This record gives sequence, C-alpha cells and structure tokens, in this order.
Amino acid sequence: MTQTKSLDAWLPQPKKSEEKEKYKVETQTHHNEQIRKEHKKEQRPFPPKAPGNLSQSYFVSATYDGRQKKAVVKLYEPKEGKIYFWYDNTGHKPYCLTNLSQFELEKMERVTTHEGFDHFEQVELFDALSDRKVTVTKIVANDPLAIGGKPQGSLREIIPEELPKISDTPMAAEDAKVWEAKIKYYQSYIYDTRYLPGMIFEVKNGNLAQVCIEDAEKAITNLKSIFQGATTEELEYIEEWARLIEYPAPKFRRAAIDIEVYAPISSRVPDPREAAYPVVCCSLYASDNKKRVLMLRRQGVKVGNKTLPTDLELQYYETEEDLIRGIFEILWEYPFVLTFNGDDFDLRYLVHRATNLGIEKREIPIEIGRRVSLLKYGVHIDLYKFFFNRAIQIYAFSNRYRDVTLNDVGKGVIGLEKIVCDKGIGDLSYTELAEYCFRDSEITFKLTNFEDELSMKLILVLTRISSMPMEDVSRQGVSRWIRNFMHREHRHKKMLIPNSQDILIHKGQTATKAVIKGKKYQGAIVVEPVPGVHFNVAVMDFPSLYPSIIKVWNLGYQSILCPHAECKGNIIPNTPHWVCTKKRAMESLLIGSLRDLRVQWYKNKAKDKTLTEEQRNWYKVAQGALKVILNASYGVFGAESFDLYCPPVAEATAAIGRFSITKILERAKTLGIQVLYGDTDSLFLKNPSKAQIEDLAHWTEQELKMGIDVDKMYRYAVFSSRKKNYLGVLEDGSVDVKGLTGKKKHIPIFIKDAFNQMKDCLAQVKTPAEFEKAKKDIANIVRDRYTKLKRREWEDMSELAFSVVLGDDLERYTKTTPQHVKAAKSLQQSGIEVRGGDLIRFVKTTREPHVKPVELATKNEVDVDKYIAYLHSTFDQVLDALGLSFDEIIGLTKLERFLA
DNA sequence: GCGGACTGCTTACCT
DNA sequence: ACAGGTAAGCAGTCCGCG
Repeated sequence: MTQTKSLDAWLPQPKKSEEKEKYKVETQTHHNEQIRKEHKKEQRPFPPKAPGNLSQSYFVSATYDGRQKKAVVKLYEPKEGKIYFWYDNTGHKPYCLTNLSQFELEKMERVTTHEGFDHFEQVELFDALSDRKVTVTKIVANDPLAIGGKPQGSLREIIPEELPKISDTPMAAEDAKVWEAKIKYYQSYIYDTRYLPGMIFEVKNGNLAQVCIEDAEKAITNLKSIFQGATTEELEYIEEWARLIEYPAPKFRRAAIDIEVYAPISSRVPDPREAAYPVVCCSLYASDNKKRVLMLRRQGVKVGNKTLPTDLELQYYETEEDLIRGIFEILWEYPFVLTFNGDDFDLRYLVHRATNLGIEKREIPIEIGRRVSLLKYGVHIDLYKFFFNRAIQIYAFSNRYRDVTLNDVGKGVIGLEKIVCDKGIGDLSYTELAEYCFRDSEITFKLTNFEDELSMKLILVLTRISSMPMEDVSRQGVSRWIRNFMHREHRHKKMLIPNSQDILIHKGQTATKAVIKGKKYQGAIVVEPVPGVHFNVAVMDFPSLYPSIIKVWNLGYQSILCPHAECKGNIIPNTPHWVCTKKRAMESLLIGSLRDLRVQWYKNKAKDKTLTEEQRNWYKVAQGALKVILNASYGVFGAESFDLYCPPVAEATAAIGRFSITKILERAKTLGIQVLYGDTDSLFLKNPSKAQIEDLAHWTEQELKMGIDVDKMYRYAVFSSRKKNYLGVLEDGSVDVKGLTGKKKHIPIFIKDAFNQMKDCLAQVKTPAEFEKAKKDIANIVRDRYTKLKRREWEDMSELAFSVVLGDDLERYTKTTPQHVKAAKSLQQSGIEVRGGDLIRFVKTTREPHVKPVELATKNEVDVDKYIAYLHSTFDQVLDALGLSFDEIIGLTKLERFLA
C-alpha cells in the first residue's frame, strides 16, 4: 500500500540551491523567459478600485483595509465579470459600548492614550433585558484591533482592568460592562450602513447606493396581498424578507481549481504548512468554458495513453515556480474561485510553497487565516465547508450524500465520481494525472452548476438573509446566520445587543426534566404506535410547528420572564415561565414573518406549474434556504454557542409543542378518530372522514391559533411497536421508510438489497387481499438471503461490509472500543492512515476480535451466523407487523428453534 | 471462571 | 457547535453461583 520513490530521481530540490541550478540548466527554455515577461506586462492594478460611477453590481463581500483604515466592499459586476473594490466614504469607525461614563473613562489613561482610541460619544439605546432606555458611552476607535481581537491590550480588556484604579467611581469593578466589542468590524459596518450583502448596488459619484428593481418590487406588492391576517408590523417584515428573495441573482463567473502535490509516501497527504513537496499539477474548470490542466514537466514521466477531452487544454511548465505563477494568474483573474477543501489544503499549500520558492508576498493572491484561506481579489468558496454544514446536508440536499468527500458528494448530488486511481501521484503518466486532477475540478465546478447554479444561488440567498459576506456564509453554521440577522435587527431598532452572560443571569433557568440524561430540558412527545398494517392513513402536521409557536406565543429573550408584574399570569403551559403581553419580541417577529412567508408563499411557488422552470428553480432555492433557517430557529436558543442563548425560550417552545399535540390528541379522541402514531408535530390518523379532518383543522386554528393540515395520505402504513420506525406506501406507490434498520446507511449491501426488494413488493400492494402474494414473495426474499449466507454465496466481500463513520480520532476512544474502532486500529497497523470522520468498512468474523477491515478479510473467516442474526433483526421490524416470523420462513420448526 | 442483568458508549436515525 | 427523543448493538461491570 505504501509506495516510496526517491525524490531527486526527477525533481528539483527547492531547498538545496545547488541542485536547483543543475535542474534549471537542463530544463530552462526560452519559452519560460517569455512567460515571465508577459507576467510583468500584464500585471493588473491592485486593488481594483471602483470607478466614480459603476453600473449594477452585487455586494458579495466586505472586509477591512488596514492600510487605508477603511471598510472595503467587494462589488461583483456581472457584465464584465469583474470585482471592484469600493472604499467606505461615510467615515464609519469601529466602536464598542460601555456603561462607564465619559467622565470616568477620561480618567483612564490607558484608554485615552491608546493608539487606536479616537473619541467618546454618548448614546441612548433600548435595553431589551431590563425593558428600558439606557445611556451608554460609545468608545470610537481608529482601528478594529483597538476594540478587540488582539491577544492583549484591547480596550475591551483594559476597561475592566482600569476601573478599580480610578477614584470616585460609584461602580464596582465587576459591574463595569462592555458591549458589542466582539462583533467583527465589517459586520458592524454592514449593520450600521444598512447595506445589504448579496443585493444589487451601483456607485454614483463615488457613493454606494442600492438599486431598485421594478419587476421585483411589483412581485413584492403582489405577494403582500396574500397575507390578510398579518399586522402592519408583520407585513413590513414579510416585505423585507421577500425583497431579499425576489431580487434577481447574477450569473457567477467562476472557476473551480484543484492541485496535486507529489508525496513520497502515497498514503500520506502532504502537510500544507510545511509544503515540503512540489506542486505538480493544477486543473481548472470554469464557467466561461475554460478547461485547463497546468502540468509540471518532470524527468522520467511518460505522456501515457489516456485520451483527454478535446476541449481540455494541457499546458506544460518547465519549473514549479512558473507553474505556481500560472495558478496565481487564475486566482487574480476570477471573481469566484471554488475549491473542495481549499481552505486547509490547496490554497494554504500554494501560499507556503510559493514562499518556500521565494515568491514575494505581494505576488501571492491568497491571504491565509487560522482556519480559512481567502483571496485578495475575488471570493473563495470552499465547497467542502459548505457541504459539510449539517443543515445544508440534510435540508438543502436531503441527505443525498453522507461522507463529505468529493467523491461521495459528487456521486450523491450530481452523479459524477472521482477517477479511480490506486497509484501514487508520482507514478502517474502526464495524461493519467491530468485526467485524474481535471475530474476533481470538474466535480467541484458542477456541484455549483446543476439546476441553474442552485448552490451559488443558495449561498447568495443566505448571504442576503444573514447579512454576511459570501465567504463567511458559505463556511459558517446556521446559528451564525441567525445570530447575524438578529444583530442587524438590534442595530436597526437602536437596541443594545446584550452580552450572553447577562441573558443567562436574568433568564437562564430551566424547569423541566429531560428524558435523556444530560440534556437541559424536556423535548417533544412521541406517541406510542399501534402495531400492524393500517389502510388509509392520513398524516396531519403543523407546518413549521416551532417557528409558529415562537410567533404565536411571542417568544424571545426579552419577552420570556419579562420584568412586568402584569405579565406574570401569562403562563406557558406545563412550565413556571410567563411571557410578555405588552411588547412584541424581536425574535418572534423575525422568525414568525419568515415562517409565514415560506409556508404561505414560497412553498406553493416552488411547485407552481404555471411558472417557468427557471422561476420554479429559484423558488425552490428560496424555499430551501428558509427551511434550513426555520428548522434551526428554535434549537439555537438552547445552544450555548448561540449569542442570544436563552434556555427558557427553547424550553417554552418545546413545552408548547407538547401542549399543542396533546390537545389535538384529545380532540381526535372526542371525534372518535383512531390515532395510530405521532411524533412532535404530526398525527397519523386511521381512515378519517373528510369532515373529521376538517373539524380537527378548524378546531386547532380556533383553539391553538395555528394551522394544521394533511401532509400526505398513505394507502397503507406498517407499524411495529417501535417509535420512529415505520413504513408507509403513498397513493402513487412510492414508499416512505423511516428509521428502519434496512434504511440505515451502515448496514451491508447484502442485507440492504433484500430489504429494498421487500420494499418493492410492498409498493405493489393496493388492497388487503393483495397482501397474501406480497407475503409469499417477501418470505422468498428472506429465505433466499438466508440460504445464500449459509452457503457463503456472495459475490464480493464488500457486500458484507458494515460501514461506520469513525466519529473521532482513534486515540480519543478511551472508554470503550467499538467494533469499527477495532477495525480502524487494524487498518492503521497495516499502514493506512485513519482519522476522525473517515468511513470504516469492516466485516464480522468468527475469530477474535470478531472484526476485520474488508480489505483484509477472506470468505471463510466470515461469521455467517452473525449476519443471519442481523438479517433477522432487520426484517423483524416489518415481519411481525405482517404476521410473519423469520424463523418459520427459514424453516425452523418450533422444536428446532427451542434447541437452537 | 462464567453467564446474565445491568449501565454506558457509540452511531444513526426522527421531528 | 441548532435542539431533544428513540433504537440498536456492543463493551464493560457487577453479582451470584455451593
């Protein structure tokens, strides 16, 4: 598995100048000199300042320019496909807030003489925690680093340190507070200027102004008429959200790149921080149809005989330095650059490698941070980070991939896989390497190109909703998106953004007991299922239950346990908490309006057949983005990492959820409807009449002020006695499988195949009578698998592999050693590197330790009985509901079973 | 010394 | 770093058993 090859057989040694010279003499050509001269000539002006007048451009990013001490906006002009930098001309400066008076602060020399300090201002803001206006001092600085962000010596640390040293202060040191000092400067800039990232702007006489798009405005006016029951205030919010979604998206001029690095040991990925080995190849796949491979010419490498696509331009470079300069040209050129793991590998490697080769810093188009690698010119989107995002994975791409590798995401999302290659980079011919590397950038590009650039549009919509630069929104999680639009709202309403610990002090306590050990509060209800086969099952649910609750019950950190005595009677059911009756909470408005917009507008639009496909696709994007955010909007309040963390808000939401579903359960009983099952926000009803459904919906609307409707109808559904486990066949014959082992992604294909065959059988059944044939077919399927196992008749060992994700690095498993960890350890011993996040594929064997990685296992050591037991338990979940028994199917008599 | 009852750990799933 | 609830399988521990 491990291959080694002597480096200097064919490579320049960059660290040893002597050998480098030797190499140069052999390979330097006239051609290279020419390239170098052209580089000089073509050097583009940097930064690319926006002209005094610039036509419609998209606000794609914002940063801070340390040299000019100004915020910079990156504008994407789609006609030319260029980025322009617009430098702030409003004079906006970094600041933070404190409850110390100007008088007290002036006595602090370390503040007033701080090199970044500018001046003090007095401002009045609304403090939602105490429900009153407060006067605070704004400490304005010349440099964001003066406020915070340095390891030490920032104003946010100095102030509490200095307070005890000044005399005549009525305040105790621990009461000194600083607010809003941890907000990134460019975010602060975005909120205060009210510029909306992702929206369309123009520069007029040097000023940046948002552009009004007539068509979009018309659509918004139209859409508002739907929301009859909304208050004026709610309508305003709905309009704001709709504007962010209705405005058009540009075509994104972009290039996907991928580099290959020579590694002496092919199983080990080279360390990007050392960049000890040469970059040998880079591929590019761009939206302007450029398809290129930049290849380093090396001694002893054959051209090979792979046929490359005719429109692929393969270009050789004589030295690595030239190759890297060639790659840099691309990075200076494209407004959007896509990579898969470019943050931690490709771009980071290039920076260090270029530095090792003596390329000057200003020539390098990349800025590396601790966790990210950004471009000086354009916007770098690392699709690994984007697809890694759990919310994106589940809600936007409905779990179509699970291993966040280029191969798995490519396969799941666009059906394109990596080129299979079992050799090291150093052993490939030029054409083999080119083909391999090119495919990677092809997948990367196409991940953003299917369905009308869906991924790019999704990032754009999220950029708008969250008011974040595209780089940030594509890398950070949903809680950051939510935090940011809530911060934006605070600034717009002149509200003080509270410190997390102050929310916790005032409203930190929870009162319910979780079912699961170690959790903070009680969650949702799951109704005990009625085992068996049931025909005509209606599934009713609340669309976006938790966001509805947050809206209807006015939940938010300011409204829960509010300071008004009059509100204390307004109790949340099954909790001691009360909620404000006087003022609408900001979260309730923001989340409520977003929910209404999705449920009442975008959900239908995404399916509207009267629209063009292009329009529908756009609404699909919008609908999906809203779904991702709404689904997380309750959970964030229970997440410590969230800036507005407020456990009782999360607890109250879940409690009202339990209350609501319990109420409907009671009503269904009154109406004489049999409830077969229910989970959190859904109810499965056995053969209800139209009138019964209408009554239930109407009653819920009246009593709970929330909508409930029929989500789907099952021709029939199969329940075992297990919660979160069922199978339902829809009218059109498609099958929903929930939670059953046969669906889980870790089980061997050999078993999963049988399960899927059973699924197909069940899909055919239309009436109770047809069950008999299906039962026979299913028995045959099970019997067939059983005999095949007994006779060891499988095609390939990989069919028997369990594939389990290694959740953590190996050494972190100290408490127990699960089977996949045992397999991983044995992989490591055979020289294959294993890390947290890797998928471990193993088979069960008869001898200790009863597991083996598939690669190392042979047919005869397979523990067949274990597999039969697994087959048994997998099918039992469905069989007992059908009145079948696994043992009887495989022909064991009762006596045999007893003896076994 | 061994096996069953139990708890805890880990993963994958549901809403 | 969105939450809690459920299922399943295995690892490890405790305890009884002449």
